[in-house]
This record gives sequence, structure tokens and C-alpha cells, in this order.
Amino acid sequence: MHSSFQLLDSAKQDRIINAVLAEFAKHGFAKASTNSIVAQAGISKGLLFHYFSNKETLYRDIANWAYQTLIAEVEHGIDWSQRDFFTRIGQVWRIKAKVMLQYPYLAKFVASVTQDASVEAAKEMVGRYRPGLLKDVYTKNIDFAKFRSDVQLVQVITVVEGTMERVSQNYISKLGDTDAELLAEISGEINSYLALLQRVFYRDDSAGDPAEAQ
Amino acid sequence: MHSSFQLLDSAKQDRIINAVLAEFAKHGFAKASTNSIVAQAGISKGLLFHYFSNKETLYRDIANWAYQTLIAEVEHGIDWSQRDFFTRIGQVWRIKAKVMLQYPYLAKFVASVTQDASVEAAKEMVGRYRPGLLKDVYTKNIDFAKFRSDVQLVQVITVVEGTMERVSQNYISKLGDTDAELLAEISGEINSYLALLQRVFYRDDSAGDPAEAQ
Amino acid sequence: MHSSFQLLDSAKQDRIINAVLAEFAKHGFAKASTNSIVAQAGISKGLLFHYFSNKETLYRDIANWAYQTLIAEVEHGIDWSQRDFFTRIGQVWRIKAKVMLQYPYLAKFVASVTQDASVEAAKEMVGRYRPGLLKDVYTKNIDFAKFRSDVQLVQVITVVEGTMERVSQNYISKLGDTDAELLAEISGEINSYLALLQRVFYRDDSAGDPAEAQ
Amino acid sequence: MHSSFQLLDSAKQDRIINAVLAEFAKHGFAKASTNSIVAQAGISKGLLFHYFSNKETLYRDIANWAYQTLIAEVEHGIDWSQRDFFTRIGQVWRIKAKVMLQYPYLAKFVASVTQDASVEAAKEMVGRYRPGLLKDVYTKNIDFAKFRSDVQLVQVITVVEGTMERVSQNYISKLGDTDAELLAEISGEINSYLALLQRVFYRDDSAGDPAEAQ
DNA sequence: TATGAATGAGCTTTCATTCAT
DNA sequence: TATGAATGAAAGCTCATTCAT
Repeated sequence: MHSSFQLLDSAKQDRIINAVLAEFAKHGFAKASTNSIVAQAGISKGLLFHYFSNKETLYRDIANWAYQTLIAEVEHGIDWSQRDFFTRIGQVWRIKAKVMLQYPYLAKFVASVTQDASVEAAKEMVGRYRPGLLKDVYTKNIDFAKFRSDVQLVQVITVVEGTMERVSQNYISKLGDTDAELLAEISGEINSYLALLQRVFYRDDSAGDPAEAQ
Repeated sequence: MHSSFQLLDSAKQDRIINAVLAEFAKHGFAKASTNSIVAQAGISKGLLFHYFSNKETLYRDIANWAYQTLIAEVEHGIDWSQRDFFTRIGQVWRIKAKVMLQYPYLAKFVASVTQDASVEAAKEMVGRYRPGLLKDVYTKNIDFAKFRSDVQLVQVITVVEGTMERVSQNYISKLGDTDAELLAEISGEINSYLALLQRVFYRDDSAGDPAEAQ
Repeated sequence: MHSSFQLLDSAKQDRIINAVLAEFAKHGFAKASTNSIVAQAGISKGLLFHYFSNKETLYRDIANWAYQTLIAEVEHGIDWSQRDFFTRIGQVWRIKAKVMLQYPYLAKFVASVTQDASVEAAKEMVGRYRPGLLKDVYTKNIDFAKFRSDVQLVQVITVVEGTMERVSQNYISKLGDTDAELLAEISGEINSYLALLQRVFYRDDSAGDPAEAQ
Repeated sequence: MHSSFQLLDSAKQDRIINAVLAEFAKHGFAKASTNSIVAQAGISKGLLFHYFSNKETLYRDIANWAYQTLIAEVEHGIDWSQRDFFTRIGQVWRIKAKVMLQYPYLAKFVASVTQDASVEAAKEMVGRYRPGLLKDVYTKNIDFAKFRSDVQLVQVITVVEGTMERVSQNYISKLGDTDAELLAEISGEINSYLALLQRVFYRDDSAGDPAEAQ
């Protein structure tokens, strides 16, 4: 990314970023058209390649920006004093939902990055950010005593992440220009799953409902 | 798919099918090259388009064939007298593993279908077959009394599927030409997750270990 | 060059070859346009790249063809029984002139190959063909006794080649679509230079005028 | 060239001129990049086009400057009292060699001008300066009585120039950043050719060796 | 049934040139 | 005098698809 891109007035920056996010999210790397991007962003072909030297760099840079934006929002938005694991997960999800409202295609783009078979850069991104993305979030100041003694944290995380991804996937493909109503609906289902998982993974004597604590 | 494709001698059919599976699995829909497919299959360009009228039809038809082949194997291979839910899931996974050994790129192709951002047909496939794929499998002759009374079957299925997909994904990208050793490793991890889920979802008095029952 | 190019009916082959020769001769490698070539040859863009995989290969292959064609004509057209050095040189030049009449831009193209700063392939061609091009021609069955004893053959060749190139250059840039009259004019000047060089390099007692011997 | 270019402090002028010479010499007109030139010269894109209105004008103006510089050096450096033709030629060549040492890419650029197929301006330059370049040099105060009576001066000049260009060409492509040792080697060969030509073109009774007279 | 030469719209990328500042 | 963001035509090249044989 050419350094001067950061100096653009942010309206233009956002027009470009949103055009890129939407195009890659909708069509994947290979079928995304730089022609469409510049048309959607209202800039010339030359300018796009002035800022991003080629299509792959463009993808990589925007993916970096997207992950960093997401991470920054999550880290900033979490209430670290909350010690309940499932409440924490619920918070993370709610932050993601908020970002989705603000940047309509960011979520779909990030999801597509993990699913794009046709670009090397995608795997690199996933490898770089996925682990860091939610590392502290799962552990920092969490009260592990609530868990049943016969389950391991790493397994719980796998189950929780797998479940939430599966639940989100049922909706995410419907998310075009984001829709607050739909997000509320997902939130409801996400919460019901968090409640289920809490019920089965926590000791019987661990009181509290994540819904209350939010 | 042109009807006469079925009448080809099966060796040629298989050469074509395998060429298609490998190309789409390796490169995704958008970057897959019909040139490479015909070269790999040893047929002419005209012939491919004689049987499959265009690239998208080709993708759709082969995806249909792949899912149907998979479903047939699963339905035929299951021991329907086994009433334990997690044992049943374990059987399904072992059948899948067997098929993967036999058709090297079929598994990777099916996985790629759910991950290909660049083709409309993919979502259609997933939507059509995923539910049917394991419908009976999750319910037919299953002993539901073993489950805790405060969980619903549909939620358990979501959790189990999400978890297994997440676990498989860590390995599936490594699967090139399939490798029996790697499959054994995945099997081990899958079983440990099935044991976990059984432990937390079943009533405390439901005896038995899925590993024993296989 | 794709093998099937040779199998094309020769009219089409020639249309393509002439289009390529003219475009490269007129504009040099870098500014030559493959668009113009296909337009001039009356074929599609795809077809050009079906036969020649890229612009550089196209240049290299046509240059090879041009040099080989030239060499074949020279080797076939020479009267090897003629033992006089300058008569031999005169013959070579007359053969070249004949070829120029038949393939209008071949000469200009070959000349441009030695003068094109913007393509690596050019130097390679010159290095490969220049030495071989006229090797035998300068020596085979030549009567060296005619030369003054105080000059070396290698020096004479350098002087003769340099001189003839210089003389030709004055005309060659004017050669568009070849012009028989112009060729006759060059022939006259070439002959006067051959006569001069013969006079100064041969012993005084070497009788004969190259003009007679032709 | 905008008139104010001359008013720039000469360090900046030289930085620009050298950047232009190097870029054109290395890549030829067509592939030379104005971007590279401004980067190398450390000026902005706008400024280059302020002084030279377009790429072709830039080429023409710099070529003019180069030829004029060369001519001035030659005219100033010659010992006009020397009446021997071949000694004069030898002097000219030695002056050229000196300039090459001082302005590394000037020689390569001037050579490339006569070899660049992709720019109309090149031929114009060659046509304009080549004759003038050495006009007086070949004739002023030369002792023509030394020549054989059966050769004409114009022919001798053609032969000498063609020969020297041919000899130089074998070396010139090796000249990157100029190398004194290589120049000495060329000098040796040039002198041996001058000796040869003197021997054959002069009357037998014209004494003297150009090497002595230098 | 089978071929593969032929197509041409579409792609990404480059680059001389302009112009508001 | 000096900048460099912005332009857009044109470049080389790809590839799914057609069709005469």
C-alpha cells in the first residue's frame, strides 16, 4: 500500500475500502474485477494501482486492515473484569455484530478470506491473525473453576468456535447490505447456544446466566 | 450432463471425473482451467463441452455426483442397529475416511465446494445436500433417552457438526493424495471429541464409550 | 512456435509472417503492437498467442525463420566454382537483393534485429547467426593468392562488411515496400565499392574485374 | 527544452542529463521510463515535463546536446596542423575515447541513437549530425597527394567509417560504466586497421606510420 | 463421437501526460 | 518553480466456448 493512501481524506479512503471489501466478498479473489472496484469507488484504474501495486497486494493489504480493525475493536470493546467464559464469548460476538453494522462487507470479506481457495495470501492472513485474534479473549481473567473438571479448555474452545461459526454461516450468506433486524436474530440464536454450552460444560453448581451479565 | 456420458466405458468416465475433481479441488472454480482438465483426462476440448455444456454445469454435475456417491456410501455402510448417537457419528466419519482413501480428490473437492467463494453453484450444492446427507443418520433408531433432558437434538447436531468440521479443517488442507497415516491421526482426534461431547451431553447414568461400541 | 503453425496453408502462414515482419521492422520490438499484427494478418488475438506463446517468442521465432531463410537462399544461390573473392561477395549481395524483392520487409526486419536496443532476443540472434551466415562464403574455394601479401583475410572481411553495411544503410531506411529501381541503384554503388576494394587489396598483377565475372 | 533549463544550477542540470542519458542508453527510447528518470534525477514528474514537453522532445533535446557536446570536443581537441589523413582519424577517435571516460553513458547513448528502431527522432539526429560531425575533420588541411590516384575521398571515408564502426561495435556493447582498459584495447585494434587502410590506400612512396605521428 | 483451430471479450497492469495546488 | 495525485488509452495475454470437419 502506497504511504499516501493514509493521507487521503477519509471519505475517499472509505469509498475505496468498501468497494474493495464488497467486490472480494462477493466474488472471491480470482473473479473479483479491479474494473468493478474502480467503477464502484469512482476512481480511475491508474489510481488504484498507484496505491496498491497489484491485485494480490490489494487483497493482502485490505485483509490486513480488516483483521487489524476487527482486533482493535474487540480488544477495545471487551469488559475484561467479566470473569465468566461464556459471557466473554457473548461480548466478543456482540462487538463483531456492531462492526458489521458499520462496515457492511467487512464481516463477509473476513469470512471469505478463510474460504478462498484461489489465493495464497488468504492462507497467510488466516495463519497470521486467527491465533492472535482471540487468544487473550479466551483466557485473560477467566474463571476456569466453573468448568467441569473432565474437560480441557482447548477442547471447549474448539467446540465453541466450531459451533458459532456453523451458526453464523447459516446467516452470513444472507448478509448483503447489513440488516440490523437480521443481526438481532442471529444474536438470539448465538445466545441460546452459549447458554447450552454453558449448561453442559460448567459444573452444576456454577450459578449465573450469561444473558444476565451482559 | 449429456445423457450419453453414462454410456462411456467406466475407465474413461473415471479419468474424466478424476481430472475434474483434482482440478477444482486444487484451484477452486474460478481458477480451474478446462484446458488442464482435458489435458489431464486425455480428451479433446470439444468433447468435454459435448458432455457438459459449460464450466458451471460441469461443476454442478460433478458436485452432484460427488455428494450422491458420498451419501450412497454412508447409507450403505452404516450399522443401523447401533442405537448410540455418538457411535453412529463415529461410524459416519469412518465411512467418509474410507471413501477418501479410494477417491483421492473427492474429499478435498467436497470440502472446497463449501469454501469456494467464486461460484453460485457451490452454495446451492451445500444447501441441497448437507441437510439430507445425514438426516436419517442422526435420528433413525437412535436412543434419545441417553441425552440430558435440557438439550435439544437440533442443537446437539449443530454443535457436533461444527466441532467436527473445525477439527477436520485443521487436517484437510494437508490432504493431497490421501495418506492413510494422516487419516488415522484425524480419527484419533475425532474420537476424543466425540467422547467429550458424549460426556457432557449424555445423562450421568448413560454408560458406555463410543470407542468400545465400534 | 506451436508445431501446427507449419501445417497452416502457406497463404495464411505468409500473411502472418509478413504482418509480423512489417510490424517489427517498422516499430522495433518494444513498440510493435500485437494488436496491429493480428489486424494486419486478419486473424484473432487468441490465434496469434496460440501459435506463439508470447511477444518475445514471436520475435525470436520469426527472427530464426528470417535468418534461416536468408542463409538457405545464400547457400543455394552461390556459384562455388567462382574463385574470386570480390565476385563472390557480389554474388552474395545480389542474392540478398532478390530475397528482398520477394519478402518486402524481411531485409528491413533483419537489419532492425541488429539495431534493436530493447530486446534481449535480438543480441542472441545476431550472435548465433552472424558468424555462421557467411563463413564458408568468404573462404570456400577462394583464390587467396590474389591478395597483397601484407593484408590479413580477417581484416579484409571486416573492412568489406563494414563498408557494405554502411553503403546499404544509406538506402535501407528508404526501403518500404521494396522497389526494384532502388535495388538497382544500390547494386551500382555496391559494385563500385567492390571494385575499389579489389583494386587496393589485390596484387597489381591480379587481372579481372568482378563486374565481368558475374 | 524550456529556456529556463539552462539557468538551473549546473549540478542539477547534470543530474537530470545523466539520468536521461543512462535511462535511454540502457533501455532504448520506447522502454525508457520517465518515472525512472525523475526518480534517478531526484526531481518531480511535473518538473521534467515543465522543461521538456514530452518524451520525444526530451529525447531529441538530449540527443542534440550530446552531439553538440561531442562535436565541440572534437573540434576543439584536434591538431589541425597534422596533414596526414589517417593520423587525423586516429586523433578523432582518441578524443571520443576521452569523452567516453568523462561522461559514462554519453557514448552508449549516442551509439544507441543510431540503433534505436522505435523512435523517429533518432534517424533525424543521425541524418543531421553525422555528416557535419566530421566534415572538416576529413578534409581541412589534409594532404591528399598521399592517396593513390585511382581512389576517391568520399569512398575512402565510407570505407574508413564503416570499418571503424564495425570494429567499435564489437566492443561498444560491453561498455557499461566505462572502462579505461577496454578503451585501450579498442584503441589498439583501431590503430591496426588505420595502418592497414593507410597501407592500401596511400601511394607506395607515402612514408610514415600514423602511430608515429600521434 | 471426437477433434482442435479459432474466437474475442475480458483481464491486470503500465505509463506518458495533465493540472490543481 | 515545483509537486505528485490522478487520468485513461493501450498494452500483452487468457480462456471458456464454438463449429467445421
